[in-house]
Amino acid sequence: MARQDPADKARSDAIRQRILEWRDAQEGRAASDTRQKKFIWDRVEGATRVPRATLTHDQIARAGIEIADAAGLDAVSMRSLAKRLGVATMGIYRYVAGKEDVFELMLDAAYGEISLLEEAATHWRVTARAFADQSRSLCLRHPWLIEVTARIPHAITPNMMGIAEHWLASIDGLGLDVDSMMAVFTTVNSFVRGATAGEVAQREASRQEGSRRAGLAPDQDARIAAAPHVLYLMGTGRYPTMSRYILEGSNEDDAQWQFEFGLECVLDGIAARLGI
Amino acid sequence: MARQDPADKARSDAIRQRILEWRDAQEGRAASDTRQKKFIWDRVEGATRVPRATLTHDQIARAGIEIADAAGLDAVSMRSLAKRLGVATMGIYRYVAGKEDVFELMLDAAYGEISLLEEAATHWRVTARAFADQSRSLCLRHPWLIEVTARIPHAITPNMMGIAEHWLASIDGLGLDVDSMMAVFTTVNSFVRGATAGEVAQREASRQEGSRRAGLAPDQDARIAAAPHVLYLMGTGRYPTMSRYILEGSNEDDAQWQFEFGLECVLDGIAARLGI
DNA sequence: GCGACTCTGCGTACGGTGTACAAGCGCCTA
DNA sequence: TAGGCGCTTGTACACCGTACGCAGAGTCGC
Repeated sequence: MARQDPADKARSDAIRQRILEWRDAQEGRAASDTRQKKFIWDRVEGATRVPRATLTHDQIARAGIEIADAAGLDAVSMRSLAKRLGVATMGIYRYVAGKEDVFELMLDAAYGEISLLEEAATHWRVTARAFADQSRSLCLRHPWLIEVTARIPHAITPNMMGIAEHWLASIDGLGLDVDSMMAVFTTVNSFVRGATAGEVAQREASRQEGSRRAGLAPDQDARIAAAPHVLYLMGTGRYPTMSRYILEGSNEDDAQWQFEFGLECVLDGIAARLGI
Repeated sequence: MARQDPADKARSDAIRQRILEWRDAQEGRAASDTRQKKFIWDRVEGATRVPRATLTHDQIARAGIEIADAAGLDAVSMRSLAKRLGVATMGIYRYVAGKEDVFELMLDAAYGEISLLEEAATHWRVTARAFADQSRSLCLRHPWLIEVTARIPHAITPNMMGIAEHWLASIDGLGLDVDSMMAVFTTVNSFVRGATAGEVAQREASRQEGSRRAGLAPDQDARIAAAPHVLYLMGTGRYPTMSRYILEGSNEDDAQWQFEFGLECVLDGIAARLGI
């Protein structure tokens, strides 16, 4: 995306050539495999004529996202999906090989909401922070993203790959070897993923208890109210430090503050260790 | 656990008292709620007579873990669980309120495998690293942990709480306020969780492709072989930096190295920012 | 023009899931 | 020994993912 000089392009082409060769070799070897299952992304871009396309992959993804946003990931069934799309249940299987493909389409469409900063000149920390913030707000907007990522093993879609590529390109040219570059990306990504997963879990838990808590006096300790399911454990008196935090903590918006604190720590550590 | 002087104990008791009051108030208010579902841990410790206990919560947890280890989390059904325990399907419901409780029991039992360093005098980084390493190896030993954590919202069990308490206690006395202490814990925990999730996902993906890859020449590029599902995307030539990493990277054991690199960065950043 | 043939869309069916419900068995107490 | 009660169990229901076979439309060869 960024640099485009001929030398880089030549090397890029060479890399692509090697990968294509490797893929062909693998596919030739896998020809004996009876299933020969094509990847969903091959099918999406294949554009196999589609003489009377009553459905598009984007429609499927969007419908799935709407259902999941409204009623949770478990509510996304092939039947509910088909009903929302106005199609017969099995009609969806013309476009996807199974439910996993639906999840993958949803994942990709969701990550498509992230907008990449196009300026290649910005400092890597800016790109990193932008990525982290967008990633977090995306997962808070679509809480099911965490679960779907854990559910399907090869959760790598074109849009996610594009984000990773953009990210990597933004720390390219700082004099790091590719392993270090990837380590930087993985480190930040891991933190963001874990932090967001924790935050989503906490939100879901308190949301689930919300109905029970309805009409509670608003001056109640928000910190306790946010975690009612740990009350029993706290009542045992075995976790004094934890209890102290719950009762004595003062931050209003824990999650946001903790996220930013952690992110800065991570970026500080990376910058110091690699001298960038 | 560590400090036991009377002043702390008094304060701890006061905190406990406040929490108990809060809980009672909440339960009184929730009495109108029809369900009045008790938490599983209340039931575990309640020891409600159990006149002829043919089953224990530990047995249920253990059976679930064995099934999940052998055949994945999806293979853990109430029927398969009951078959392995030699009980009727519905017999399990005498001990748990639903499948979520089973997952929670499994989670707690798994985290029970983590052994806490009892010396309170060790440096907090030692405790942090021990926690991180044990947490990671635990999740690699039981890959379903990631998914089960994402699946149930209130994934907080006594053993997990005990680990957190131990962790927090290890950074107590360094002059940090409770909010900072919790932020430190959350930051490290988030990184570990995210990194482990990514590693598990990668392993699962390559394991799934394993059968197809059987009999492959061992000198093939291990980095490509480990991620065959991204080959199509790489072949598009849209991800030059990513491709470069795949083909030019040199680290033998990426995951381990990346984990340690990231962890050190995180700990460095925390230490620098808080001056500990 | 027209039959044959391929491909799309759809309804049904099967084996699985979690769990509500009521009946039966066995132990404990009186 | 009889009564009662609680644990255990089998059945049943609604739902899930998806394999399979059938109806219809569009396209090509003769």
